[in-house]
Amino acid sequence: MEKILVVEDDAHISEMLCLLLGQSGYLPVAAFSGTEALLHLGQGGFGLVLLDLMLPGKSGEEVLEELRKTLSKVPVIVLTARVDKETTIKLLRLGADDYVTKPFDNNELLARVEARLRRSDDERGEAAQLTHKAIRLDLGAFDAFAGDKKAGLSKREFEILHLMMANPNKVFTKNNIYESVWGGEFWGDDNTINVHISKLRGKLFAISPDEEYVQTVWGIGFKMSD
Amino acid sequence: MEKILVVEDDAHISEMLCLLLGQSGYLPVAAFSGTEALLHLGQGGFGLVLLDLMLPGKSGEEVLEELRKTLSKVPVIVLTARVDKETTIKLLRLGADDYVTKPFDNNELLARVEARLRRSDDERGEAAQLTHKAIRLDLGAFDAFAGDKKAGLSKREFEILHLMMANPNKVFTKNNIYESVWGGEFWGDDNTINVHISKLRGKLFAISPDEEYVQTVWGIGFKMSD
DNA sequence: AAAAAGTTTAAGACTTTTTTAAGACTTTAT
DNA sequence: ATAAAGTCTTAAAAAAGTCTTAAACTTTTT
Repeated sequence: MEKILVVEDDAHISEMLCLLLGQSGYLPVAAFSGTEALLHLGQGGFGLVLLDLMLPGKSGEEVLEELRKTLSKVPVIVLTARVDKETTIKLLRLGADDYVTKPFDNNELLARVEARLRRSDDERGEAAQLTHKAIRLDLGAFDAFAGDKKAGLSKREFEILHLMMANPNKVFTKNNIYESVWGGEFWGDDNTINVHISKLRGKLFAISPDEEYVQTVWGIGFKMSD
Repeated sequence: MEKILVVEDDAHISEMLCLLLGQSGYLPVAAFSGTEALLHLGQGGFGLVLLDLMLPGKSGEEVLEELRKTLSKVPVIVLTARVDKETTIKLLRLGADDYVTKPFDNNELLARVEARLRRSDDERGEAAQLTHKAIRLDLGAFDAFAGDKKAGLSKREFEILHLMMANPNKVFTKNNIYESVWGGEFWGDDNTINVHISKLRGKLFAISPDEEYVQTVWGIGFKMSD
């Protein structure tokens, strides 16, 4: 699910935007100031940014400028009340990908969000990657790598690792894993997950023998090793 | 020097645009109808397209649609007199990158052209050569070659291969393939894609027997072999 | 030391993919 | 409009790969 950063200081508008995006299947994250936005952006993982121009802390222009300085290519759609051409030109030159003038039409905003996301998917070539210690999970290739060595994960193994790497600090119970990966009620006395974890460990060991990646938390479940 | 295709039937506006672009260091190429535009686009080599919507021959929408069907990623900026939201949404969904309403301001147009070109430079990294190992995909001939041996692909086979070669690192699910090549909802338990993949493999094998090109990723889909 | 929890192995069940072939459909040429 | 040629879809059986189960083994907790 695509994460979208919503940078907007007006709580009412922010809420409305998050609701709209949430209903459309995106994962909105709200930031209420320019500085907060940059903190979030530092974490990475966003597919798109909706950026208001008038912000406390740092202006939208400054946020955009700093973001582009870090060479981040995340698409940015600017929300603006100003409509003069100079502002537009400046924004485009700074690296905005599009802009929407307030008050905006929800459908138009959504269409622009979709167009931008679709296009950046296409252009990225390969999908986003999650990394943990020496392993890199390639979401486009559906596999894990250590350097250039491929683990050759099966679908379930990949999904289990993906789940755990998305939240490396969380301990996942078998119940958690079963419901996320298999998608149904957990039957309890099932050894299936243990077997998959075992095979997953084997494949990770094969490409990166000096680290332990999947840690067991006795009586509770599994997590990524610290 | 960047080639820009100017698709505009009004000779006066076309000339003005070409002059403006020429003065800014681009190489404008004028097309005066939709069909002419598609002929030029078939040759490739354009860094950007300025596309008027009201055209003789084929409408701008049709041109855009056909262009995107061939998976071309060339940025398109639409020139339009219409400003209603529905048109906007449709254009963005069809894959336009931006639009400018007529009458437009020269500076704004230039800024948008620059923004778009700069961005696609960044993202392209290097010019997309549609070759993979020993096979070369000829987008004009709608066929694949190994050396001088022709595969004789059918339209669907060509489109599947084109899709996968455009992103050789990505795994394509059957859903991906169906929606890109057939262009509709995927019905699920359909064997059609498997059969096409099988035939495609057969034809690639016939012209280049020593390599495997289409790899299956179990439980997920297909990708170009590493 | 016993019980509980986790790990590993290997075999068979199960699912997905490949291939083949026949008929439906589409396009092209006459 | 019709015939011919080529392409696409469907169905079914074979092949390949993955998942689950069960049982034996190891580690941790009480």
